[in-house]
Parts: sequence; structure tokens; C-alpha cells
Amino acid sequence: MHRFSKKVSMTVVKRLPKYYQYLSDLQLNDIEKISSRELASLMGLTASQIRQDLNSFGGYGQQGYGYNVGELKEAIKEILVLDSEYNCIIIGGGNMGHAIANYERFKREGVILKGVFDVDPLTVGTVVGSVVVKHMDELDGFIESNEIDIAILCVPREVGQKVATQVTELGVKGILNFSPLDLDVPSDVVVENVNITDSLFTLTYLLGE
Amino acid sequence: MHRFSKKVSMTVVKRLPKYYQYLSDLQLNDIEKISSRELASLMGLTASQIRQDLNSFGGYGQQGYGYNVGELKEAIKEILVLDSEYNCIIIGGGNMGHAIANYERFKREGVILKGVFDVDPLTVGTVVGSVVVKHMDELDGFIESNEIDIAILCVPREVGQKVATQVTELGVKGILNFSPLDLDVPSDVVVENVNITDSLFTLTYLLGE
DNA sequence: GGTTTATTGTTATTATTTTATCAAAAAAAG
DNA sequence: CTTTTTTTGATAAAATAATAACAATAAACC
Ligand SMILES: NC(=O)c1ccc[n+]([C@@H]2O[C@H](COP(=O)([O-])OP(=O)(O)OC[C@H]3O[C@@H](n4cnc5c(N)ncnc54)[C@H](O)[C@@H]3O)[C@@H](O)[C@H]2O)c1
Ligand SMILES: NC(=O)c1ccc[n+]([C@@H]2O[C@H](COP(=O)([O-])OP(=O)(O)OC[C@H]3O[C@@H](n4cnc5c(N)ncnc54)[C@H](O)[C@@H]3O)[C@@H](O)[C@H]2O)c1
Repeated sequence: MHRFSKKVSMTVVKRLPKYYQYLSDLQLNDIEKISSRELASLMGLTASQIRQDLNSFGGYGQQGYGYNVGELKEAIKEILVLDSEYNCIIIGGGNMGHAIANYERFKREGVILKGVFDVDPLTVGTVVGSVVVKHMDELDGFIESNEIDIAILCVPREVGQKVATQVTELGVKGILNFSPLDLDVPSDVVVENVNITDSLFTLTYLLGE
Repeated sequence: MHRFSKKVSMTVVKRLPKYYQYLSDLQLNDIEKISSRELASLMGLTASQIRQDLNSFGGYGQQGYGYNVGELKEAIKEILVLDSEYNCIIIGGGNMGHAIANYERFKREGVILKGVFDVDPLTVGTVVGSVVVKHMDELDGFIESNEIDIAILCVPREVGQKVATQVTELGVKGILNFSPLDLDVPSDVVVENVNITDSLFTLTYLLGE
């Protein structure tokens, strides 16, 4: 499916969003070329690692010149498949669901919020982000008629697995999961976990050092 | 500062919160011993890795028996320094600040919300979580009189660095940062970034595979 | 146009992380 | 009490990742 033959390691992939961010910023400041050394000092990485990373897919640099910011950014955009649109839904219109629904950045990057679903009668019918919260009963029909690519799970831990099973059975292939549990999903479904508590615990560890 | 002499690698530290979570769950289900093999199948790791990880600090296992769930949990709790309390503040009482303020789990783990700060006159004075939002003008005095350990940054990217500088100058040593930018802080301050957009981009990559 | 300089792509080296192996210790069974 | 089974801790091997080194190439300069 990817347009890049060379296989990019997951370690590098996890760094690509950061490259993408910095390159976008540079572009915004009308900087059109950058050397690995400059980028390294900016991003807090080593120049060697940057060259290694960027070389794991195509040759976007040029000796004696550096990298063309716009070109490199576009390449990374393509690798991360940010050059296409995604329809997404949020399950759980509580605190976190609310925050994500109101986050404008996702739309800018091509991730379009199509619906928010909940079971709480007090939440159903209210407006969250740009949409009216629907009841979970309507989920089946909605996913079927709206080609949903991504489900963002903002439900309590206790129901996380149940909801994940439900959406995968309806054909959703990508899950961004905020519930602190490891979801069991079919092998053709991809899950990315956002575990804020884990981050907090890493911080308390670092504070104790 | 740490009560464990052996140095635990950062890779292992990042896995400890997950061990902690699973061990807490086991304890809740009255399971008092577990073998590396069982835990591995539960957590989706290899038994070998688990033994290696747990052995990088003390010998909490016993041949022919396995690990005592409660004992191991307590050990990890101590390593992550979750056996003490932390005073924290949230800067930015918008969507994300709101979500975090309402998240009960933090308090349960000993991270106590002492205040929320904002500059928006419409937000200042409203109740977020358990506290009334204060104006940033009050930050200086508040931090000085409340021994704040952790600042949770939920402000727009544009002011992230400014706010980070401000809180570190007031003596805060730990930052949980939700703004998508790399903060420049003194070397005795620790920062843990939560970058939700990066996670989303990793997901779009995986969807494209 | 030739020389110098900058900077990449690539290969080599080193460090870290993960997985495999197995002897030794403890528990369970007989 | 001895034997068998279980399972760790420790060591070894393999895989992966990060850093270093440098020849090759393009640009800039004179
Ligand atoms: N709020 C945070 O800052 C935060 C931080 C870290 C992790 N999380 C995790 O994110 C998830 C959501 O947290 P939150 O703070 O938004 O909780 P919340 O209670 O505010 O919202 C959860 C929402 O899910 C709905 N819900 C419950 N069962 C459902 C079901 N079966 N189907 C659909 N909707 C259902 C509830 O009605 C509620 O509106 C939780 O798993 C939590 O652990 C939240
Ligand atoms: N909402 C999300 O789901 C989400 C997702 C990923 C990242 N983020 C990041 O989290 C941060 C907050 O996002 P949000 O959605 O809550 O934004 P928001 O606009 O809802 O809230 C930001 C708050 O910060 C306040 N603020 C602005 N300048 C300030 C200053 N100098 N001092 C104190 N407060 C100030 C604003 O008044 C506002 O209340 C942003 O950096 C955003 O990029 C948010």
C-alpha cells in the first residue's frame, strides 16, 4: 500500500511526526533548506541519526546543500499517509471525548470528525465539537453508511474492550485508544494507545532521580 | 534519591507503569502469585523480557513459585515514587485542562490538583474539576506558598515555552506537557510530553501499511 | 575551470535491547 | 526423604538502534 519500497523501522516512524512538525514550522518561516546538523540542534537529535533516519526512505538530501524543507516534508507526509482524508468517530462524549472533539488540529490534518457516540441520556443530544452526540444504538447503521476509518475511544476502562470489539466488527480498522487497557483486536486492525497516566508515572520516576 | 541501587534503564522504566497496572488488576482479583510466563501472555510480552526487566532491580521472584503480586507491585510503586504525594497545578483551563482536572485517577495515585490557571477572563472564576480557576497573575504567590511539584501544561503551543519558563523560574521541577512543542528547561527540571497528534499520525501510518 | 568547502549517503563501530538457553533453587509430588 | 516439576536469575546470543567516520558529490568561491 505504501509508495515507499524501503521498509521504515517503527522506531523511525515514531519520530516522523516530530520531523513533520519541525519541517512545517520551518516552512512557515520561509526557510527552504536545512542541513542535518542544523536540524539536529533544533530537534535535539544527532546529525548522524537524522541522516540515517531520512535515508531509510528515499534520498531527499543533496551533498553540499542539505535537505529541501518542502520536499522532505511532503515525503514524510506521504509516508505517514497524511495526504488522504480519514473519517473518524469519537466513542464516549465525556471529558476526553469533548477535548478531542474540540481540537481543531485533527481536521486540519485531514482527520474529519463524523460523529460522537455515548450511552448517557444526558450526553446524547448535546453538541460536542461540531456534531450532535448520538446514542450507541445508532452506531451500526452510522458506521456502515459513513465509511469510518478511525474510532477514537474515550470510554471508561470497563467498557473499552466491548466497544473496541463492536467497532471492529463493524469494519473500523484503526483505533486511537485513550482507555488505560490493552485492546484485543483482529490482526488487520491497528491500535494506537494514548496512556496519559503512564506518562505521569514516568514523570514521577524522573522527579525522584 | 532512589531506594534502588541498580540502575533501571529508561526503556524498562517506560514499561513499569504497565506492569503496575496489570499487577494492580491481578491484586484486585485476589491473585497473589504469577509466573513470568503467565504475565507475559497477559501483557503481550515475552517471559524472558519480563524476567530481564524485573531483574534489573531486586530479586522479587522465586524459583518454582513465580512472583508475589502484592510485593512486586509495591516494589514498582516505590521505584516510580508513587508512594509519595505530589501537588500539581494545571495551566490552561481549556478543553484539555478541563479533561485532566476532572480525571479522578490522578488523585487516587497521589497527584493532588491544587489549582488551575488561565488568562481568559471568561475562564477565570469558573469551576474546573475541584477548584476555581485563578488568573495567571496569581501564579507566583500561589506556587511559592503551595510547594507545587508538577505543572500540567494545557496551553496553546504559542505560549507553551513562555509558561514553562515561568513555572520553572518559580521552582517547579516537573512538567507534564500537552502542547506540541519541545520545551527548553533547566537541566534539573524534567518534562514528559504527551503528544496526541503524534499518536494519531502513527495510526495513519499503520493504517496505510 | 579548478579548488575549496559543505554536507550528504553509506559503511563501520559501538551501545542497547530483546530473545534464547540453562544451571540452580524452590516447591510439589510421591 | 527423594525425585520430579516448575520457574527463576544469570549468562550468552541475536537483533536492533545509535553514533562515528569518511569517501563521494554538489555547491560556492576565486
Ligand atoms: N480525562 C482525562 O484526562 C483522562 C486521562 C487519561 C485517561 N483517560 C481515559 O479516557 C477515558 C475517558 O475518560 P473521561 O475522563 O472522558 O471519562 P468520562 O467519564 O468523562 O467520559 C466517559 C464517557 O463514556 C460514556 N460511556 C460509558 N459507557 C459507554 C459505552 N458503553 N458506550 C459509549 N459511551 C459510553 C459515558 O457516558 C461518558 O460520557 C477513560 O478510559 C479514562 O481512563 C482520561
Ligand atoms: N484538546 C485536545 O484534544 C488536544 C489534543 C492534542 C494536543 N492538545 C494541546 O493541548 C493544549 C491545550 O489544548 P486545548 O484544546 O485545551 O486548547 P484550549 O484553547 O481549549 O485551551 C487553552 C487554554 O489556555 C489558556 N491560555 C492561553 N494563553 C495562556 C497563558 N499565557 N497562560 C495561561 N493560560 C493561557 C486559554 O485561555 C485557554 O483556556 C494545546 O497546546 C493543544 O495543542 C490538545
